[in-house]
Amino acid sequence: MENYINQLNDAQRAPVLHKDGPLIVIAGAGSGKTRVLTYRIAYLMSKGVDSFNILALTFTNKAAREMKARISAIVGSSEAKNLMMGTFHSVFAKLLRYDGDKLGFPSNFTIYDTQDSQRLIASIIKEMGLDKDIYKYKQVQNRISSYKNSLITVRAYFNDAELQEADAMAKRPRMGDIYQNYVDRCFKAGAMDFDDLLLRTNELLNRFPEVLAKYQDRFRYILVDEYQDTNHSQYLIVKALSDKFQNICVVGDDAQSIYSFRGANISNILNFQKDYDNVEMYRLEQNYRSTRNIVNAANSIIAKNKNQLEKVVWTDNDDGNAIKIHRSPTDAEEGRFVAGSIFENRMQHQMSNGSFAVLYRTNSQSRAIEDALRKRDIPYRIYGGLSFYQRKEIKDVLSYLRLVINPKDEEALKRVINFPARGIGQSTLDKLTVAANHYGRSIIEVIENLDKINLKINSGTKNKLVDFTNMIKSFQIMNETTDAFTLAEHVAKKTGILLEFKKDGTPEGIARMDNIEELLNGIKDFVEGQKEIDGATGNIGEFLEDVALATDLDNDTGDDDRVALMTIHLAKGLEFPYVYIVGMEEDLFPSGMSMNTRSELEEERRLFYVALTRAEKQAYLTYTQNRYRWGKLIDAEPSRFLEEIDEKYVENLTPIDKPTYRYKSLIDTDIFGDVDKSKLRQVKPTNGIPPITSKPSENQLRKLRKLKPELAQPIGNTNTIDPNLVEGSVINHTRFGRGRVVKLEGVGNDRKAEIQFESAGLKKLLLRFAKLDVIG
DNA sequence: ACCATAATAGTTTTT
DNA sequence: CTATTATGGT
Repeated sequence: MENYINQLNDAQRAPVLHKDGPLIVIAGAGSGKTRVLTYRIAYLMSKGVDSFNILALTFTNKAAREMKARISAIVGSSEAKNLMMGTFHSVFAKLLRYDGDKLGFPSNFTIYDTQDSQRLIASIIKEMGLDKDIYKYKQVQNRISSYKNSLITVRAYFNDAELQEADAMAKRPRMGDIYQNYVDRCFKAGAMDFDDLLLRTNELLNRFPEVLAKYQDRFRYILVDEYQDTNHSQYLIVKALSDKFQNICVVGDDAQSIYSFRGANISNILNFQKDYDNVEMYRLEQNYRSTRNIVNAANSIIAKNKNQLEKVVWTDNDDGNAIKIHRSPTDAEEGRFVAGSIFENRMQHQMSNGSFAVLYRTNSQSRAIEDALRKRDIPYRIYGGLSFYQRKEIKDVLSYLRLVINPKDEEALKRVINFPARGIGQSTLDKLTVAANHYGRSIIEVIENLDKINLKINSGTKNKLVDFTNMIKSFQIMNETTDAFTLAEHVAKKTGILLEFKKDGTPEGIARMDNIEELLNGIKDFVEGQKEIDGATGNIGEFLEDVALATDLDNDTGDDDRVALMTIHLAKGLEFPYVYIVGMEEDLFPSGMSMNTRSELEEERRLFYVALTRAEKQAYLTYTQNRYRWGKLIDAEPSRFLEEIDEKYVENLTPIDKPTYRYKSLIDTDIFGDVDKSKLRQVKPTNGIPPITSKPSENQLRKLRKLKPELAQPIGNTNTIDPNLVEGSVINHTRFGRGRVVKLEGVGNDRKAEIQFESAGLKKLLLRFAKLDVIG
């Protein structure tokens, strides 16, 4: 152990050797925080702390796996066996399988993914007879997720007049009822969504002091990585569990906080010292990862942010090359440049494919890059986006397996009850759903009691329903004696899914069959792997648990040598010798959705900081003049971030076009220039609920342009309405001169002012066009 | 109940 | 442009 400790620098060693009591480690990018966490855990164990008493919460399961392996190498694998380590979601899912029964959940509860949640919400909205254009299921799901992450239960929602008002103002007065129904339906289905895994853990710890005491006593040492990205719900769990022993160690970097859209609350890390007594703070400021050029360039960017902790990241590494900036005419050529550059660097510097990463802001940007890499025969791997487990055919097979484990799983049932087609249609399903809601039961229970209820379903259909449940039951019986692979293979054949795609015969059908094949192979590997783990059975339930919470990154074996393509968000915590950050354009990065307020823009800037600090040797920034978006070629402007890097560290491969673009102002107004109160409230650190914005969609605008072209001017051509403009304001108009506002009326693009001008008389002006200044 | 074709809405970021 | 949904005919 001493050997390992000696490998650390002074700054790293201090938090590793810190004994009991709370500590916070502010760790700059590339400063070795994973090492600190790893060695701290190993050190604790070498000092006699039982691994059973340690809880480490990491950002990905892969990180947890790797850390655990390194700890095992230091202290021995049997010592490290009982370490509880993983993401918040996977750790607390485990906990809820043990103790969730106290909340009425079976230990075999299903974990609904986002798609499941959205489908359920869509059907609830339909059942309630609400207008789906107003209650958009994705937005509703998003909002419910925000509530849960802020620990606003249904009851709390109905006690909060302000929240209800906000939803009513957004023309969604039934939000609360949808929320209520959604929670009920999940409960009846024995299902939890991602947010429930945290919310229900909180509920469990709050309502059952003996459970809290049990886990407080178990987790005497708690370590949290990426603390800047914890949300309120996670914060409270950590707070509760660490309350007794206060041996809490959090590690993070406020400059890398990039998940506020998911409820992450940066004040968790900023306020840590107030939350616990006698907090020791440590700083890791030496960067070991990147060249001095990259470190300094990154510093020059993040310095533009107002809200941050003081810290100086520095490095002893070589200067390295300048950051290279490249402009292309279109996104296809951007891809070509990246592929060509990777090709050259690979040759010139003898680098492997795995030394390169292409990072982008949105998943849809991957396509152009892929095309270019394929043409050059450069192997690549895309992370994120539509993951393997979300593909239709895979989800279908998994849905059957989910039903085996939990037949009440409504979303799984609805997916496969008529796939492959067996004559059970929408109207039958509707009848079953109505009955299920009426009796407060799951659909499968209704089917099992069909003879006791009078449901106007004809006997032929009834038989088909019974056949279906019998098939599921036969799988359940089989599951008691076989492993996951044997069962899954049987299910894929017996249900006719494989046949369905086989007889399809199209290339698409063949691809789907291959995917199912791949899934089965994956299950086989899983079963083999589980045999080595003590206590694991290789049962399908364990596989499903893994699948529900695994990310693309987690499944990366890294044994084939490929260029990595991923979003910047996914790249957090990773490093590559060569990094290409593509799409450095206004409206894309920073995202057009995130440049309305200062705090949004600052988060985009942190995102850029994260992207740049992934690079060890060389960073490229590329942008285009035109880019395909929705099948249309649109003009693009260079990102403001390009200008923000100190030019000392930059080399322009394609000089020189100074942007003439005037950046959108940062006033907190919505698209129509109205001051959006809910948005202002977001600034308050206690409230993680994002504002409701009702921007017209591209399509609504398209439609509007046809009907009333004068109302659908592009945003850039509209005036921002000065929030100081009220009735009684004195204004100066470019043409009519001084005047006083007599009356304001209309909303949005219709907003008009009646103005009494000193010389020009009374005029009614559309504020969208009026060129005036408020002067008093 | 099912299939084919037409319309239409949608792109931030994720556990 | 593409994925999802609406429609209309069998």
